[in-house]
Amino acid sequence: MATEKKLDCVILGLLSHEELTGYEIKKRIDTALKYFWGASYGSIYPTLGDLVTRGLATKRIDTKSKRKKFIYNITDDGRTYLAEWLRLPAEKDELRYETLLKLFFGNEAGELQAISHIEAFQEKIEKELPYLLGSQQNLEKHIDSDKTHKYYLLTVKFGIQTYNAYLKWCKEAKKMLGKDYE
Amino acid sequence: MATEKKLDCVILGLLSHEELTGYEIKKRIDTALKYFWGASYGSIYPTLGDLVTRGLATKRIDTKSKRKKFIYNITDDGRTYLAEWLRLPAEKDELRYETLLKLFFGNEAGELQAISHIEAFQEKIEKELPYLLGSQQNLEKHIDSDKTHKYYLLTVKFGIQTYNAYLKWCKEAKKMLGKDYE
DNA sequence: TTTATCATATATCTGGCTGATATATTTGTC
DNA sequence: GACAAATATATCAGCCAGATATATGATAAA
Repeated sequence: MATEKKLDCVILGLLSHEELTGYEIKKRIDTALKYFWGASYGSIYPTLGDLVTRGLATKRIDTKSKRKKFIYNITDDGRTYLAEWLRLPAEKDELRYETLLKLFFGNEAGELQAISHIEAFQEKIEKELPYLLGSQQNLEKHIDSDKTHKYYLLTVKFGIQTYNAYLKWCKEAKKMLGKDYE
Repeated sequence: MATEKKLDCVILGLLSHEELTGYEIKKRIDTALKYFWGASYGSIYPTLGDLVTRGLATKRIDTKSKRKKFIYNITDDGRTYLAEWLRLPAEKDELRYETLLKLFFGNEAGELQAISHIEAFQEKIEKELPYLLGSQQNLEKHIDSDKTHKYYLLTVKFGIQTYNAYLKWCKEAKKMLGKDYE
């Protein structure tokens, strides 16, 4: 069997509760899924075409908007395909952290460089964490209005839990590299 | 500029403290880097050829072994290239967790299925954590014998910290999905 | 008002990388 | 002696990111 294509399912998943354009799909992925999945236009548009060809989605031109715009909907076959995938166990759970790679080879570059990589990483996490906390608050407030909120909250809490672990590690790591002060 | 090729640097990093064959490089990646990076033979062998062409590594046939075997070494230019990359800030720090994807769309599939995805994830983490703890012990014991150990330990501690956060989240998540018992 | 900038919107291409597959030899085990 | 597992290299299809191209509507500043 060929490599399973995950983006098919991501798009169908997003289409399963609202019709969307390719552009909107990209935005959803870049906001809601940002912390655990990604996708580029270079894969979204061809995949959308593919889904239509296979009868898992439909494409229609938006007439209300002045702008050239194609709206995609999920079909019944699409829902079946999505449900099948959701039932299957997850295959790919992986991390790809260049920061850790540079740290692993850190002896070649010295302590100061290692510390600066850790600090850049820490800054990025500290900057992103507030958004996750905001999402959490928001979702908890409206948890009863929509059943999907509970599942979104689950993934947000994953992000918060891991980000806090990252920050804890940053402190520990800097200490190990001799940066005890501050 | 084209997409920067990270595997170049991973291989050079590994070659920077010992000569290796392609097969051994794959093993190093699958053990030491496993928790934050990956690579397949399908990219390792072509990349090795590339590194030789560009003068960043050398290739020689192993005469001692009975088996057909090519040993690779880093060159001075290779060390310069590696040092340059290590100096640059990390670009790609990302997570790709299919488990979270399936959870995000969990409303389509129901609570029981969501719980079973979480439990499968938890099992995998619980199975892997002891190896990380073992590595930590080992590295801490011999921390003074080799300068590189400190940097390896840093990445192992990252794994331990995040894995513990994952387990904490698993419990929280199952509770949220109504699995209070046990 | 006009000009610049940003957000919206679709599409394609290069090249990197995974996972699968193929092939062959050596070592260890029953 | 037979079989399985580990060693070892190599290639290919297909998925995907990042870059690039193109064009229009909305908004704000000059």
